Amino acid sequence: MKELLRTKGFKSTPQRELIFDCFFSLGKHVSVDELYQKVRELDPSVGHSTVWRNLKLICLLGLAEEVNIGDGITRYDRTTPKPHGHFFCRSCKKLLEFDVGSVMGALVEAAHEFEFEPDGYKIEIQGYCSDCRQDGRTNDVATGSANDERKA
Amino acid sequence: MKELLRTKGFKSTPQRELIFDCFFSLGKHVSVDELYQKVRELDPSVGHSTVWRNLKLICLLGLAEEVNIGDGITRYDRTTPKPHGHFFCRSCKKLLEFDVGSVMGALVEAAHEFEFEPDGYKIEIQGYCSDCRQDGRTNDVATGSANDERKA
DNA sequence: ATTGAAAATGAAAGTCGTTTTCAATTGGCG
DNA sequence: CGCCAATTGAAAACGACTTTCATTTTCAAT
Ligand SMILES: [Mn+2]
Ligand SMILES: [Mn+2]
Ligand SMILES: [Zn+2]
Ligand SMILES: [Zn+2]
Repeated sequence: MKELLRTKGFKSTPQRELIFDCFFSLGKHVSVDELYQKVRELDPSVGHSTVWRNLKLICLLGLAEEVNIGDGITRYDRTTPKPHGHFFCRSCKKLLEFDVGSVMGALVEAAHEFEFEPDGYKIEIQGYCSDCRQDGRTNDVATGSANDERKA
Repeated sequence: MKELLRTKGFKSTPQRELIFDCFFSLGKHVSVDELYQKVRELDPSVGHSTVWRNLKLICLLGLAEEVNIGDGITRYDRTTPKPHGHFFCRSCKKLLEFDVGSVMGALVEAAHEFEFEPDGYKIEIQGYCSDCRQDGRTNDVATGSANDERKA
């Protein structure tokens, strides 16, 4: 890791090493605050902005990418050899991954038709997972007022 | 439109009618502020929160859905009969639409395997459009410091 | 047409994740 | 070592989104 940083012209610091380690030891789809908490378990002196900046650096190095599921919280997903898709459950907010090998061909072709040079894919399926469906947690048609956003 | 609102239990107001009209007269992928500006051209007394609330209502009625391309600005896209995908150019921020009929089968199947009940699809391909590629606007590997985010 | 309850509006304030600022510290090279 | 740019951390700034609340308006029932 030190090597990768140095070859790219970045310095190695204790905080940086710790943040990188924690990021890769945590699961997928980590938010700044989740990583911040984890880091502070091991070194409470590390600042929030340092975690944020190094998460950005991890992305810059191509080791992770931002994931936006629309809840206002940016999460960071370790880059995988092959692109993968996400199931996002509207009820329990779970984020499951699935293989997208079967659709990549068509997507690459679509990009080619538009003379678009793709370098990233975001494939997300929203809905309800089996757990939540069994508990009867599916949304219903609108009936209230426009002010009633509290059901989201 | 008045009818649709009433059958769903919402009241019809001049502001609401105006906002709905403006939304559908504007192009796709409209942000709150873009719509707000358009509305204020015709009635400068309409408030920001009213535009926001009615945009939410439009979504609630199933006439549009939120689009999040990761720049922190929520945009609203008119619901189309068939789902469509987006090409997002990292350089000029253009958002182009493309047909996803050729991938829906595989996605539905993937969802089925996970016992996931899909009710929305988000398919986005990031990269560079032909215009920007001709102008040599493609990103390069990281070389600066972690603080240098100003290139984004 | 009148009326009253519920919904909608608009200005302002609040929320909250993200990003910047800046002074102090530190890493890495000579 | 000694320098200088990179990095750090606390705090403030930012900005889109959301809520609050007093006032106004709609609309269904008189
Ligand atoms: Mn993932
Ligand atoms: Mn669209
Ligand atoms: Zn669920
Ligand atoms: Zn472009």
